[in-house]
Amino acid sequence: MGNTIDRRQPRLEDVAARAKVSHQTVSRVINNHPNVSSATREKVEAAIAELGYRRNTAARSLVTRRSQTIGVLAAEMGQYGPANTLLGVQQAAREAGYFVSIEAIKEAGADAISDAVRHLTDQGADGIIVIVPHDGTVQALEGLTLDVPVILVGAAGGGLFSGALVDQKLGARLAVSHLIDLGHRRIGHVSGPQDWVDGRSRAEGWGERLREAGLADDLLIEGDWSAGSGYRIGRQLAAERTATALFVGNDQMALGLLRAFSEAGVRVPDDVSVVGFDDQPESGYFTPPLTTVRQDFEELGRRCLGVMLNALEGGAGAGTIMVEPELVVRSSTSAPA
Amino acid sequence: MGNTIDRRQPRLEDVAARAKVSHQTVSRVINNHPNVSSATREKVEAAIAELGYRRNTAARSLVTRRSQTIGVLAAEMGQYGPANTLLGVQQAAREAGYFVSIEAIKEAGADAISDAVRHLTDQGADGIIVIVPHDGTVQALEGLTLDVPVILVGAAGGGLFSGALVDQKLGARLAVSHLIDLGHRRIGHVSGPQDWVDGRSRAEGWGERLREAGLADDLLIEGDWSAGSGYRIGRQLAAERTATALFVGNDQMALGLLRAFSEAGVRVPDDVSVVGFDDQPESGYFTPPLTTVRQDFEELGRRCLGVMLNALEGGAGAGTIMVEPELVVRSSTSAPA
DNA sequence: GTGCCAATTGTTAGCGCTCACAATTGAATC
DNA sequence: GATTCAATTGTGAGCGCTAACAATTGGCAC
Repeated sequence: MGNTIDRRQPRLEDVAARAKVSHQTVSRVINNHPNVSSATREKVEAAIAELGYRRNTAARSLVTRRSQTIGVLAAEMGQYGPANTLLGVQQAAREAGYFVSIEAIKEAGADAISDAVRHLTDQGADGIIVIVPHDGTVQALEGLTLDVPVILVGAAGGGLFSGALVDQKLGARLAVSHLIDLGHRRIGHVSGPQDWVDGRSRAEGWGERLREAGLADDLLIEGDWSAGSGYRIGRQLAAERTATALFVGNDQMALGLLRAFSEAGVRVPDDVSVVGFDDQPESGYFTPPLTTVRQDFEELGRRCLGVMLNALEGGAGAGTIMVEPELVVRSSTSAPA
Repeated sequence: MGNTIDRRQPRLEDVAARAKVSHQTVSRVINNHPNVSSATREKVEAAIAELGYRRNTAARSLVTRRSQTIGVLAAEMGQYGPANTLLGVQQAAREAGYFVSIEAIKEAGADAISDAVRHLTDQGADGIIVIVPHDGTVQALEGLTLDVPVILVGAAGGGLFSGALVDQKLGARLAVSHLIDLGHRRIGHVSGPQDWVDGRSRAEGWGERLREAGLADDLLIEGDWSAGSGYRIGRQLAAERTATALFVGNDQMALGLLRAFSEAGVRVPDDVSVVGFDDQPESGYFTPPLTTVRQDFEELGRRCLGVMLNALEGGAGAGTIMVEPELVVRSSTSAPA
């Protein structure tokens, strides 16, 4: 009865009045403080429900100096990997009661990174997750003196930042081992850009494993992650025919390679075996279905948020967590002819 | 000089003291109010720079009741389309001085939607962009009585909400017209799920264009957007061989189809022509390179944010904007044998 | 009943900002 | 020089919440 209509959102005070307690008691109920009698708690909860009360985040943030927001900074956010990492982060964040705010950058330069980070801190982000797997990210971040935890995804934090990453070297070794087991002796690598952390780690893993097996590690061609670059390199490789097997830095380049080989009449896997990296949902339907190394990006994102929560609430340790990749064998690899 | 060190973040007051003006004047400078003399403005800006002052968003939000945050709710956020739409939204948002907060849902049920929307409004989002292209999204939203603008991406808002979408029907007609022009008379459609708005619109566009040309529209098979479903349908189609051309609901299903055809010895485009939809970056490297309909998701996202700003600042009109798709002809289509 | 302590509840202040309004300044007009 | 008015600057209050502290309550021992 009365003027129920015209007021906007109910506040703590309104709930308190309705439940005949003080606003502070209502606050305690909302925040699950101990030392509230169950009778009072019920009264308050009833009032909250009746009024449809929702806490005002801005007011809370103002006094607690916590926004319950995690900022995610990503380059290449439209790509499969980052997009799914973000997804994992978001899911885990939501479960933990955090919001996720995003910031995409086009070029991974130091300026772009510091601008984006500043934008995120302006919003009051309690922590920042950086998905910018380039060299230089760490340096760009170092010069920034942030007072919130920063977690690097897919890049080693150099001891300064926490990190979460898929073990790229292991993935590369898995791929190369598979090829060696099949009997290949001449195994090339179409790598990602060498100024990307992942590109370099995969190349390193490839080289290491090869040398362990006493094989030559001299056949490396650098691509740019795109299917187009894979295609161009594939044409070149089809003409040269030096390797019997190729470990390709990601599935997209592998697709381009497959296309070039198909055009050139090079049969996969009969003439050349190909292993990719990532295991995108489509990779099982390439022609032929691609043997590849699976990265679980969602899991990476979730674990990453775990590290963040730890830094935020547990307090202490930085440290880096690793997610293990997994070899998925399909039809693009076989024993050499 | 003296205790410069121990204080945390400088506030308006600190800047005011330093510039020897009132806090309100500083506020005016920050917010670009007119009626500040340029001398004062310079003094204040100098003080801001010296102190490294940054405005506290929470405090501002508390009093303005604006968070400068746009919430984006997306299903399938890890997919190419949504991820890139999100990217476009974020870029445009940033230019306009807004933050973007995300919320991903796994299942597009009414409960999941309303939970996610509530989470976003709890954060104080000034507006919400919904990228959930299922039937039922509009109804789920209708029952919610929100006091912020809502914009639906890829779904007609039914007059209640603003929308931003790619003209799916036009895209389908483009694809089918291309096939008809090539001389095909028996044109099938491998559609997306019919409870997805896009899936249905594409199927409708396909049917309409076919009937206009006096051709049969009875060859429709429903997939689920995945490459796997395209593969399964492709096997079936390869056995039946009823159509000389296929319009496929998206590029991923087309990939599966291509794979199935390749296995079954059906040549594309010699035996069957295939047109996809989306134009993902890889589609030009399928075997054969895929003729498809390009959707510019980033542009969609940007335009969508434009509509949002309009609703937020201009005030008035809802209305729906359309982005035009574009046919990209590659090698998976040719005249029938 | 009185005193004491713990459990529960209430009171006050203030987070950092913007709004509405009040006060001041300075130039232009008579 | 007094008056008027616009331009510029300052003052006070309060957004909705939580932290710190103060006050109240009830149970128990004596």
